[in-house]
Amino acid sequence: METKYNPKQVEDRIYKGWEEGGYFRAAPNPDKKPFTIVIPPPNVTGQLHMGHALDETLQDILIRYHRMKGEEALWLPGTDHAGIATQIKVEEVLRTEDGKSRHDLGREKFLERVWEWKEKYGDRIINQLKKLGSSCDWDRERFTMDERYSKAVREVFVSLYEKGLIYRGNRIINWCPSCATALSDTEVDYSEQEGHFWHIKYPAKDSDEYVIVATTRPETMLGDTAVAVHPDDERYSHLVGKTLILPLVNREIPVIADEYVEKDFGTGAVKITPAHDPNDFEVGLRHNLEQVKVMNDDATINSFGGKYEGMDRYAARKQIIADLSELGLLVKIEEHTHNVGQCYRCGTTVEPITSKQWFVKMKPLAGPALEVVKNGRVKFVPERFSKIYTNWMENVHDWCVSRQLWWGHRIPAFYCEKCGYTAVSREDITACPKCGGAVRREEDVLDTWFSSALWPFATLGWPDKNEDYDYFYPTSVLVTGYDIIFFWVARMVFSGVEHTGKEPFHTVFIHGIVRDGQGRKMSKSLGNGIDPLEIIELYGADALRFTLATGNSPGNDMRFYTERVEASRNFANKIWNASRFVLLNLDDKVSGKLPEVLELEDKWILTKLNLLIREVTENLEKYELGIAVQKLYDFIWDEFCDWYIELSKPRLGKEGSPQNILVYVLSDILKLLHPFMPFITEEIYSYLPNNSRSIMIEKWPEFKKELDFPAEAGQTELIKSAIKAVRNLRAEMNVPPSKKARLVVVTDDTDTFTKGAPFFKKLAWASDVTVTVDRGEIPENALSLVVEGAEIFMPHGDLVDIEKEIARLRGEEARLIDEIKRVDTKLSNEGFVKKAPPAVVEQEREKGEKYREMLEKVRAGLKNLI
RNA sequence: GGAGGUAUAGCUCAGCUGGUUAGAGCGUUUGCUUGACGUGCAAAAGGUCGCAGGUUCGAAUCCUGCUACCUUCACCA
Repeated sequence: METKYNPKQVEDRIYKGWEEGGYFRAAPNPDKKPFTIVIPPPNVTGQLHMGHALDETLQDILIRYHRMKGEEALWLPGTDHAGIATQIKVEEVLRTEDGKSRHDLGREKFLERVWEWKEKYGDRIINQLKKLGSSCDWDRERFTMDERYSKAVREVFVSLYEKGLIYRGNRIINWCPSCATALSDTEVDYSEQEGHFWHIKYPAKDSDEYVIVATTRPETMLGDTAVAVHPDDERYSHLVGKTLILPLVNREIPVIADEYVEKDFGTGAVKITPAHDPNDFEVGLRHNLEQVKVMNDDATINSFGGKYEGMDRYAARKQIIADLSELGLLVKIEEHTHNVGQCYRCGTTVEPITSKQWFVKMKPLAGPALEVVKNGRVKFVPERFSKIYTNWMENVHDWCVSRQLWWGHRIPAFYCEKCGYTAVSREDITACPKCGGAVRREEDVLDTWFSSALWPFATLGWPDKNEDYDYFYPTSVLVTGYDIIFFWVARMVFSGVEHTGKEPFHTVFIHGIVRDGQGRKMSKSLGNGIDPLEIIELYGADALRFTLATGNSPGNDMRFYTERVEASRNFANKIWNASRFVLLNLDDKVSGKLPEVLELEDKWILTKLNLLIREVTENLEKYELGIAVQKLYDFIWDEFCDWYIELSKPRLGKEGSPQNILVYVLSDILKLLHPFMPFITEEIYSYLPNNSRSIMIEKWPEFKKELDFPAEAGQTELIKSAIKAVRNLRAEMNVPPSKKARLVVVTDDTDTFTKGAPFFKKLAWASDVTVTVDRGEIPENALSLVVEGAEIFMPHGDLVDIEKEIARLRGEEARLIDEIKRVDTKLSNEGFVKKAPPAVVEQEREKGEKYREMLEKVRAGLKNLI
């Protein structure tokens, strides 16, 4: 073994070994409990980013832990076809490479290109997941456009249609002019923008009167079909029912009264454009207003816009303002900040417009989906996210699921050209079932999220009855970020409940997002993204995983910076070297089994290990992975390396060598650490004697009662703190390590300190240690040290500064006096003594006693010097 | 406007169901070739736990209010 751990020489080889060993595979096994996670499928053409790295790391930790616990652990991987994202990407390539648009190619040819693209790049993200060490069952890799998966999508669509939960209607939707498709409400991001509030005069017909309306989108006035005022607004009541002349267009529009209008906002009069605003749309329905759509799909003005036809929406806006101004109808312009919706894929400002689309009726689906969370069949970790979920689900609107794209699941609706009947069918049809006429298939495809909502069961073979589905579904845990709760989690829940009658998972483990060192979101436009693959290249996958797991508390964002990865890398190196030490000190008698006779320090480390096993396990069960990994770090570095290895040194190579204990403890440590750092633990484990198995299929360590030695552990702690005190004394007195010194330990507990004597030599630079009860043996001219249970004297030559020693002891004295005061205040508080648990009171008393004793000794020491 | 989060050492963050002398990593200072590790060892400095109340024998921890920052949903045209 080299002195430095080199992940590059290890990781790929080990991963290959796991794959060849078939350790990732899961299969229904009635003797075992299933544990299932379905991966949140990354975009098939995507690239691994830090968000994935975190998500996959957390999943792999859980999967590896449960696998070692003896459960049948299935981590089902796959990718998402990601409709808009992928289509945009391929269109871009088409444009730059061939200078063509998708329309130049036509639907079929274009889809061929997308599939080619998918074949070419689909593996990329999968291989990147492997780099992380992900223990997915690759034999079960799924893709949302697989034939089998598509069958599930179609089944769901048809069945919802048959139940009346899917309908086609002309309603207001969010339209992205750039992607040229409808979007659902969740696919629109709102951001505050500086805009204007234009006040425009609408003259009344046959009168000098007029109404001033205020708008942020003047171009939509071309489609106005009314002006609305509040019914109680006296300023306008005489105008209600009158007719206005819509400027520029010269259309006659009525003044209507509707409660939707707020009297105190703007001018109290609202122009109503039913075809271009969701609220106006509703008003229009209530008042039977005409819908005049004035825009084309690319957000240019259409023929209803008169002279503005062909202009882009913003050009039209400018021109309209200019024209109104010229006509003297522009009353005033106010600065106004308002929320503007943008397409979550391309950032283009979306345009609300009426359009004929397919919708999922949400109310009937939301009820049961709320119920499974309310009754705890689906639990969120942390709990608070169930509120966010519930709130969304309670206010959910119908879901627009049709997209004007080519890449995706084509909607299985067929329109009869003859009788107009719409057939929605599981099988493709060529003739109208009603009249036999020719049918034309719907051009639109489904929202990507419509298909990914089926992921937990469609990947397991649903709707076909089969063993996998029966065994692994419902899945156990879903691991994902909070940013995707509405998009995906909520939709999986109602889909699962509706189609399988079961919740798709029992637990939703939510994590935050990974931010850059300054706390900013990582983004392409900022260029502040950190490439996980680069980190792996530089520091190793284990270091990356460890960094992501450390300090990760559920639901909270984390900052990523390379200093932390370096710390993780150093930790890996530490383990590597501790293992080297253990391995270099083995002889041929090593068995890895614990010996009959255990020394004090052996019992101490075994007790600590027991505790560690319990804590790591408990925290993993609670999804507190950050705490679990922190405990491991502390134990390995502080307890095992800095203390136990040091304590073991004097006995090595002799009779009673602790080699088997070292191997035993190391072996358990590696197992506990394996879910977090799979590569290095596997590599080291392979060097340990007497095991030929992969660590990933070893049994998870368990708390062993017979290895719990609280008394001995306490004794060792006493020795440890005495050693620390001596080191501290020496450092303060500037005694260099090269200068060994004799120690006299005066104590009633000679047993403990006699056992500790060799360690003082080794770890506190003692030349010789005398342990005695006899105060007569206290040497002249000695520095004195008071620790719990003992006084330690260190004879000094002339080198030590007496003044300094007096000052040090005075400091000690003051500290102890403070402590005693604190304890006394507590104990003299009647309420405390009466009401606090007796154990706590007793503890406080003991503390007081201990401090008093120590104080006495410190004072005696002082007296000696003065 | 609704809902939620965060505020602890110079920086980044732990601190679970109230009782430790409030912790870690990084950074800083000092010393060290101590039988694996300088990606290391030893020692240390550094905190009125955002502010103000309250509950309690006891609050960084629970409750209320305030302030600051951040999410998110809904939007007033």
